[in-house]
Amino acid sequence: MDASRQENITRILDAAERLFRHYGYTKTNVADIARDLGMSPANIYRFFSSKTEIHQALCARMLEASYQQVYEISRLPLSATERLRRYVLAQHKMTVETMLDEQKVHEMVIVAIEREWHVIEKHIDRIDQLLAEIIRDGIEAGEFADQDPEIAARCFDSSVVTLCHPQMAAQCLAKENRPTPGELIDFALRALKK
Amino acid sequence: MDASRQENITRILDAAERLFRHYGYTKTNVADIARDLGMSPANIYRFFSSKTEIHQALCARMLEASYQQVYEISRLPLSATERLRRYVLAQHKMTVETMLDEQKVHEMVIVAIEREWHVIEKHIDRIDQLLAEIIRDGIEAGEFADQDPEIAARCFDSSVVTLCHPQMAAQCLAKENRPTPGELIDFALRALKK
DNA sequence: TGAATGACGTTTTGCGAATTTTGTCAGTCA
DNA sequence: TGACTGACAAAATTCGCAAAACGTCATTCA
Repeated sequence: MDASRQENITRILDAAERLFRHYGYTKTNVADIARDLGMSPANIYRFFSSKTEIHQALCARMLEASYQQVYEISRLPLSATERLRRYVLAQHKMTVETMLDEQKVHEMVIVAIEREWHVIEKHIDRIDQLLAEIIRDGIEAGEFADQDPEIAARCFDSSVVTLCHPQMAAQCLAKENRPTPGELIDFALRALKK
Repeated sequence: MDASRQENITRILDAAERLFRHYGYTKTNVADIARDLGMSPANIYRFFSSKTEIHQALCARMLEASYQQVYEISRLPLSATERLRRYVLAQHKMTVETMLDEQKVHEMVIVAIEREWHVIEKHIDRIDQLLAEIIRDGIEAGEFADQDPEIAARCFDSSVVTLCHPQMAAQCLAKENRPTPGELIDFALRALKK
């Protein structure tokens, strides 16, 4: 049956997420996850072909939540400028809070960045699509100069990478000689304007 | 005597640079450097208090060369826009070529980023000062909007970080969904314009 | 007298053995 | 018959110790 299969997958991911958050990604092995669910390690492999695949699925699930957040911001009844500003601030807050405060989550992210390029790339693509739509709105509303929304979205994203990329954010957080989030966002927004 | 002391320091750095480039930073020990110069390991410590200090000094020397390159660009008889464009392209080229092609240099850079924050921060400050001057020129010439040149320089730098930061450049190089250097530079320059 | 060194204590690294973990598969049980 | 497991091979990780590298200092030598 397919629904019960999905059920199992969700249960495994829930258990994995809880254990990874509590003990860390490397300290948790699939035997731990199996024990937590009262099943044998071998059984886990009927649903995920490797521990890495569990990590990837979990990663995708978390990124999906992040995407939802951005999606909601993108639909707010606000100017394109304001929506972009809120997007970056939300991402920055998310990055700083969950990546740096929670040591265990940070480990998962680092491993993810090192290894699971595909899930992350797909996420970036989807986010950039949303950004492109907002920018398209802005162009139509006369807020922004006429330009290719896809390229503009990529450039905008790259410009604020120091605020949203976990590694960069970690490196820049304590530095004196860096622009404030507000300054950098205003700068990037100015590039879009007429 | 102070001149001969300087002489020794330079010789040690020259030897260290050659050996680091050839064998890698971690594979080279201070005994290797000493042997190469026909002196005892202990003697090295009259000039540098640790292997790390040698690495830092070497780092500073290389960054100084990079600074010189930027300095020359900043004095070229070109528009501010064009000088900034050349600055980023030069940095990008440098980063890609020396950091990624030469594996051994890459190792030194990674160790440097992980440990020797101070030298690197100082370098960024100096570069940003040059950029601020160029931007000041641009404002006076009417190319750029009126703005704080210091802040603008920091923002500009942050915006193109994916092109100049060794780790970021390495991560973004192969990606499809990233702006091209040209696109990103134009984007950042647009933020400065009137 | 001060540049230079050999000898030496301390810390770090490298490496093979032992243990843990991953992932497979034949076989059990409902 | 197919969800599930225990037993097991292969791969990865940890551990303990020997070797190497770091950094100090009393001593030598010019």
